[in-house]
Order: sequence, then structure tokens, then C-alpha cells
Amino acid sequence: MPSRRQTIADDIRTQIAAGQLKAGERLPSETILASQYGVSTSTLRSALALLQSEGLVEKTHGKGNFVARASQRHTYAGGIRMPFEASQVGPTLRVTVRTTRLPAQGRLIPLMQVPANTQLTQFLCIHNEGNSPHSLARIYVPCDLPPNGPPCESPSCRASGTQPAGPCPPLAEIRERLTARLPTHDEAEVLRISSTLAVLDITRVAIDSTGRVVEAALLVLPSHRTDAYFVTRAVPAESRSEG
Amino acid sequence: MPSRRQTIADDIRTQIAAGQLKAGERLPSETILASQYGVSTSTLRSALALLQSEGLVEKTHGKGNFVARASQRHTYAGGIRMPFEASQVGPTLRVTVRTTRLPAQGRLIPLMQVPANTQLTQFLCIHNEGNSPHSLARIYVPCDLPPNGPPCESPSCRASGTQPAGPCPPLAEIRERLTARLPTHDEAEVLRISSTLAVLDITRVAIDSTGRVVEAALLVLPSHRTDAYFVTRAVPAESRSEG
DNA sequence: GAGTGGTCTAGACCACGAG
DNA sequence: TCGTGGTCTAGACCACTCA
Repeated sequence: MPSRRQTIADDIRTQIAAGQLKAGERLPSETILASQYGVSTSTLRSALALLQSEGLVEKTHGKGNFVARASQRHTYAGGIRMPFEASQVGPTLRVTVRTTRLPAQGRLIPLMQVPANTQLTQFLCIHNEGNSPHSLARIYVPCDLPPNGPPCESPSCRASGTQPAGPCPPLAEIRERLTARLPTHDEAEVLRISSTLAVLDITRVAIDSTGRVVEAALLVLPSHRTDAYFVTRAVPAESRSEG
Repeated sequence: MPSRRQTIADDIRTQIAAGQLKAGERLPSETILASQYGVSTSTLRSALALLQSEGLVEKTHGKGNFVARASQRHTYAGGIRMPFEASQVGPTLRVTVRTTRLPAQGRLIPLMQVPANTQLTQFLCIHNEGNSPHSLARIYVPCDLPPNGPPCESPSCRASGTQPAGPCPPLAEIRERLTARLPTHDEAEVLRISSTLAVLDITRVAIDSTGRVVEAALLVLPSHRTDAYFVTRAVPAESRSEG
């Protein structure tokens, strides 16, 4: 038997699909909706959480619930991309970067394949779309690596974080591990998202042709606004590399 | 200011990391934990939901909350894989397949790049680990395609669903789009997971060397037990294709 | 049947946004 | 200041597991 939250979510979803609720339109307040459906506000909120996780509804504290505009959705492009392919999908993002140095600790040691306490440069990147933050990236490179500026400061950095290729030794491989989880307190605060809504957690490692790890990136993207997209071509690749 | 749920989650997370709570161990009941922390059961449950989304805690209705064993985690391998690479990661899975025919509708039309109502074969695959279901895959192929059995029936099908390559025209490209969302009622029921816990939603399209879509797969994986993993090599690939 | 988690209620109180 | 969503409470009742 479907739960009430599912029934309510289905009803609103149908109204959105049918165009009875238009993109950008504000829904009645949660109190009103709850009484309309004859449920408590908690139940109604959990129904809205379903729609929010599907990207159909956007909530704003103090303002209300809104039918999402399709354009709100971003695409994280995985794998190795040419610079010009970088920001072709999704709205434009403005990046703020904070650079620090720190010794390799914990997860970073196996990720970067360096001894403990190796000096790393950390780039803490926050991508903003207008006023509102969109995604969070912590990017690490060995301190002795970047010759002409870190990858993250490139204007062609991607929705996710960065353009990892550089002029130095050519990039050979990208490994990306992806899962979803609820955000930490800090992440929810920085991204200004509900702490009940899952984020995509992407760990990306870039390896150059000498086998060296030249970058590790820890990315946090709000799942209700983000897709990750991967294209893999078969091995005997045509010479389309410069296309 | 961190919320109570975060404080509680942090405390239990620390206990797990420190080994005070061992893998497989059962936590006290939610009622007891709630009174220990001086919160309501709702708040305590939302704290456990955080840990569950991180894969640190597994809940079983009627039994209790358990510290997860690391081995519970599966890996979905994205991109094009050789058959022998298929099921090398994660525990072994048993697959049940239900085959039906249906005309192309809705999302499937643009996905498979076919006219509406084109006959498709659907494979509804459920992957089981022991008794408990793990993942759900709906795989579509054009009806006129499979010459010697659908890809899904291959014994080398992957954690996710299938081994899309076949002997026919060679596979040229895999496109995978990935996001996270809360499960539908049906998905939560089939996978026997909490409807408050996000799933990974993967849409995979396989294209052969003639440009034809030979497979579309809609995959649903519980995010708290699943990583997706993608490896992309640079374009002038070494001849490691038979390795 | 005893004990567990799952869903849901009917509130209280706080934090945010806009006028 | 007012209306909104966010967090939290203290329960009730149901569904599942196991003895």
C-alpha cells in the first residue's frame, strides 16, 4: 500500500506534468497544503522532499516552495574533456577559490599516492550561480607540481571543479568514484541546501603519463540540481582527438 | 550551530571510527538511544539516516541498527568493460530476469532514437545478494536486435545490470547519465530499502559503430551500498585492448 | 507475544525573507 | 512584523522479526 507521502507526491507531480502548476510558480504554503491533503505538516514536507529530490520542486526558506525551472539543472561532465567542451552545458558559474597548503593526511595519502605529510596545495572552490552557491570542490595537487597556475584557476574549469589537464606531462587517466549521501553540516551550510537532501559525492583522481597522481578532487554537488554525465568510446579510437 | 541530529551522528560516527562499535555489532534500540541522547525518536532516527546514507549503519526493520561491514559496498563499473573485468569488484550477485515486449513510449523514444511504438524487448533485472535484493535494472533493446541472446543474460553481467557488448556490430560508445533521488514506492518495495534513502539513478545508452542505439538501461542502485566508478583513458590509447 | 523499526500526528519554537 | 520553511517533541499505531 502506497504511503500518504507517495500519494501526495504523485498528485503534485501529475499536476506539474499536466501543466496545471507552471514552472516557477509558487505552491501554497506547507500549512495550507497539509490541511488540503488532510495530513500533518511533517507528512506533507516528506512528500515535497520526494519532489525536491527529483528536481521538480525548489524550496526556499522563508519564501516557499516553487515548481522548478528545467534550466536549474547542471551537468557534471566526467572523464577527460577538451577545454572548449568544458562549460558548454548548464548555466554559467562564477568560481571563488581559496588556496592553502597542508600536509597529506588520512584519505589523501592513498588517493594521491604520496607519503604522509607530503605538502599539498589545496584549492577550496565554491561555484556560484548568481547569489546562490551551487557546488563545492576541494582540489589537491602536489606542491611541486603547478608550473603556471593551478588547474582550478583556469577559466575553462568545469561545472564540477576544474580542468585537470595542464601543459606539463600529458594527462593519461581520470578515475572517478561517485556515490550519494546526505550532506554534512558544513556542506549544507555552505551550499545552502537542506540537510535532508542527498548530495553527489565525487572523488576524482587524475594521473599523468608517468603514472603520477597530479590531482585529487573531492566534489560535492547537490543531487537535485545535478546530473553527472560520462561518455566512453571504444578502445581503437578514431583520430578525433583534435576535433 | 550544528543541529542535534548532526551532533548525535558525529558522536556515533566517532565511536565507529574508534572501534568502540565494531562492524556487524547491533546498536541499542532507537528508543534507548533517543533517551540516552535526550532527544525524541524522530530526531534520533534522522541522525541514523545520516550514518545510513554514508554506509556506516544498516537498518533492518524488526531487528535493529547494525554497524555496517565494509564488504557490503558494491561498485558499479561504468563505461565499456571487458567481460572478465565485469564482476571482479564486490560480492557475487544472483540475477533474476523477466522479459517482456512493449512499444517505445515516453522517455524511451528519444533515448533509443526510435519512432514511437517501435517494438522493444524489456529485461527487468533484479540483482540479489543472498536473500536480499540489491539493485534494479530495466534494460531495453530493439526487438530485431538480439541474435544470440540478450546482453543481460550473459553470465558476465555487471553489478549494475548487464554486459552490453555483443558479437554483432562492435560497440562504439557508452553514455551514462547519473543522478540521485529518493526511490519511488515501487522501487523501495522491490529493493526493500527505506523510502527516505536516496538511490543512484543511472541511465545508460550503448551505441554501436553504425551509430545505432543497441541498448538503453535504466538502473536503480541503493546509494548507501553502492559506488559508481569510471575510468577514462586519454585518447591516444596504448594497445592494451586485449590485455 | 515481545521487541524492533516505519509512518504519521498535532503541535512548539526557531530562522529566514520581504515589506 | 508577518508569513514562510526548518527543527524538534512526545506520543499513537502499524509492520516486521524472532522466539
